[in-house]
Amino acid sequence: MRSRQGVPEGLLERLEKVQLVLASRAVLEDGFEEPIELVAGIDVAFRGDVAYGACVLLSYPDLRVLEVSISEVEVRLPYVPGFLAFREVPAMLKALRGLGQRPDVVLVDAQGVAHPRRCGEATHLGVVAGVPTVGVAKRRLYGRYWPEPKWPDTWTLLRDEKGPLGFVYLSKARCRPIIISPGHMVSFSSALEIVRSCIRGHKLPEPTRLAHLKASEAARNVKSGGTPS
DNA sequence: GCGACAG
DNA sequence: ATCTTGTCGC
Repeated sequence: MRSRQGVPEGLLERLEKVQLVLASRAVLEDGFEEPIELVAGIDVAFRGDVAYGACVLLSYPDLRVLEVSISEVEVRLPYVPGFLAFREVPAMLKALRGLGQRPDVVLVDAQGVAHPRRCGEATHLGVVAGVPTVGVAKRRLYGRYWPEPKWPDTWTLLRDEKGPLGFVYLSKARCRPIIISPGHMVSFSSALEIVRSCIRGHKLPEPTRLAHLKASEAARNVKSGGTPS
């Protein structure tokens, strides 16, 4: 029996319960080392059924690349909206463990608490790894907001009937806004300020932007099938 | 039944 | 996410 994209019947219901437990353990107050000196960006790319995680460590606030850690893991579940973490977190944990130093905060290419059960991938990773995280997504998954931020470096609060979820932030002119939300051990205001201070002329903050490039590069340069030049 | 739907 | 070339603009 299959409920969605080859996911065994009943599994999603069990995973929802796991998310509720993780969400209950998430801390939405600043718990990171201050001043912040090390920031990391993390993302995952795919090639068939293999996930390539990339974690880039940078100095803060100057944002110099200090380390790059790449991981390779077999994918277990397909992508199902609302359950992305169960598909990507294994690769992220492995890449994070590959760093020689512990980042003070990690920017994740996904949602933090801006999730139906307040447990987006950034929150999930933060609680499981016990590390401060912030979610930085290119698109909205959950929540409503108004109005649409129109000027660069302006934002609108993202929320639902229960309360605040994050911010819809316009990081660059002529671009779609990005969705910023606390993951774990980071307050709403700090999540916004940390991401704002990591913007360097691009739509995405440097940590996440570089992690995306490194993950894609890793997935593309596989010895058995990488395109030679 | 018709959208919405992180990566 | 991934499949993919060129092209317009700063």
